[in-house]
Amino acid sequence: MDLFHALSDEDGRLSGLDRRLAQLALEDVDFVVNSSIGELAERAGVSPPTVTRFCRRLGCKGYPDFKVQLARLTYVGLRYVKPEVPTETADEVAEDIIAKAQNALFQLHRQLDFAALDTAARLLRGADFIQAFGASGNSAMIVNELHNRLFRLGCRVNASNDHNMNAMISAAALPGTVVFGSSFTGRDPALVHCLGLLRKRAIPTIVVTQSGSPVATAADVVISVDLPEGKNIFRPTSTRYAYLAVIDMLANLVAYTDRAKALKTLRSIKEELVSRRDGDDRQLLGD
Amino acid sequence: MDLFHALSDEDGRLSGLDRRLAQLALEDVDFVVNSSIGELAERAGVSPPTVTRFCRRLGCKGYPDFKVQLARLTYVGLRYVKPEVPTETADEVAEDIIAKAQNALFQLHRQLDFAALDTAARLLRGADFIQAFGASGNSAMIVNELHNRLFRLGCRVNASNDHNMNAMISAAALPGTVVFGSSFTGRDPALVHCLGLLRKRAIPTIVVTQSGSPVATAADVVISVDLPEGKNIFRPTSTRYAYLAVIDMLANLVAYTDRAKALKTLRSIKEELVSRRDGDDRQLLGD
DNA sequence: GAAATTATGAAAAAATATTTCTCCTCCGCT
DNA sequence: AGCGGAGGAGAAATATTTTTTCATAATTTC
Repeated sequence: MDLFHALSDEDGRLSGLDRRLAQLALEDVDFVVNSSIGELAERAGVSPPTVTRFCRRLGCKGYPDFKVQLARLTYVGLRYVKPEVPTETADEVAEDIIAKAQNALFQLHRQLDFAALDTAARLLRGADFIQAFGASGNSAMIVNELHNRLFRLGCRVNASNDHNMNAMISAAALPGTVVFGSSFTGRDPALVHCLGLLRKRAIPTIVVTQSGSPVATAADVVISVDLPEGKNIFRPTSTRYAYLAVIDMLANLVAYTDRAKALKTLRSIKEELVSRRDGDDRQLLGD
Repeated sequence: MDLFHALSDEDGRLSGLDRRLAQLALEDVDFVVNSSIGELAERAGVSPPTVTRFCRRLGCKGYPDFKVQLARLTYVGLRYVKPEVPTETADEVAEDIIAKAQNALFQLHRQLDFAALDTAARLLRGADFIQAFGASGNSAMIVNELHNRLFRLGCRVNASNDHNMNAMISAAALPGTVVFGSSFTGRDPALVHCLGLLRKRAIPTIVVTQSGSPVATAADVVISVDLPEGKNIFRPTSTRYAYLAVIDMLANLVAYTDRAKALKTLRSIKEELVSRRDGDDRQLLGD
């Protein structure tokens, strides 16, 4: 997975011919993956040994290993390198949306702070009451999902997407409350205001947002998600997939911290649903 | 992806040693991908030429090509073969959720009916009023997202997740209305009932659901999504990512069918948001 | 501006993969 | 049962690919 990082050479450690090779690899994975070292060397205008050394510097065992690692990346990792393909037909749009969504997930995985995730999950499980604050549009979906996921695990949780309401809730929050906030931009002044109120009153806060943003600064636990936004304004933002994944991770981890409790609640829900349905108990919990 | 099909040997075309090799490849991709032909041959107890022949029969150019193709599969395609890896720590959970989500998207892409998608988008764009019917939990998120996506494009749309309400709306629907429904299981009797009402009254209906299900049968346009459910009840269903992607595709296509209209509405929203924010107009439309 | 370090390629060596050829086994047929 | 053919499998030979070695050139460092 680090091969991608090494290839994109963000810290400029590659020099001369290596950079040329890296660029070629990113531009035309298919060619590289299907070529022998000689063919690649020729196309890049270097000698085979240079290619081998390049692979080693990137952390691979040799050229075949490099090919294999590159092939692994291709499926998702490299798609976003191609800037923006204009789409038109249904299959192009589908391809585009799937690729962007998978990329968002891929990128999220690369930048995730597992420790923060863990801390957040523990905080949530330990809370007497969880308040989830969203805003218009995207974050609303996220906090509603958090609600939907956590109530099933036996958590006391409320989701709210109204700024005034959020401020009142913040002012009224009792000890034992944990507040969760979501802001895609990290620049939601109303949420920052709430977080300020809560900090004064020592109510722990968790946010999913852009790192370094005002929202991030104002919160106790930050799960940062920094994704590039595409240029196609007609395509809904793929960042939502990453945020949704964060919610799933938190829900999953919260469930794990007290499996017995989670299981008990889930089972109650299931009984309720199955008794009202056709008895097929392999179905999802909540259509 | 056809390599995967060939390897899983659903039609039993592989024989003897080939089957052994296929099984080994599926079981331990990492080993295969990192071994020379000799090492693999030894571990499988066959000779190198047998391995080469095996690769050829699978449609690869040779052993190195086989390795590369197998590596390509690993990232997404093969993960779901491993039944359920038990997860525990934050990084395991993260990995698991990302993998399952990417898989859901991958699978969706493979089974998508682009024509249905296209028909649905045209219907939505042509509608005077769109009613989006969900249910508890998962579908609620989906139809709320549809609302959130479509109102931005200038569509008249209402999302409703209450069964009684949905029935009333169905009974009251005027010509020009288009109804969109989402059901993960396809066995939501209340939704089926609504679709029946609507069919009688010649109101067009679009659903996203399991193919062949009662909901699918009762609707005019079916975008079918058939995904296997994992066994880990503590992990929120990854099918949501696929449904969300369907919404994004529909929204994107609806926008494309009348770009001017979409652009105009999006621009109005943006002006409203930017004027109330810090003036950074590169931000998302709706935090 | 000289010494040391690093980068590069040609050629040789090693590793790896494929082809060829032969043997063996399993079938179907007499 | 025995014969003949098809197909599968491996040993050895061959071909290909990759890596190492070594000599040279470029670059950096002091």
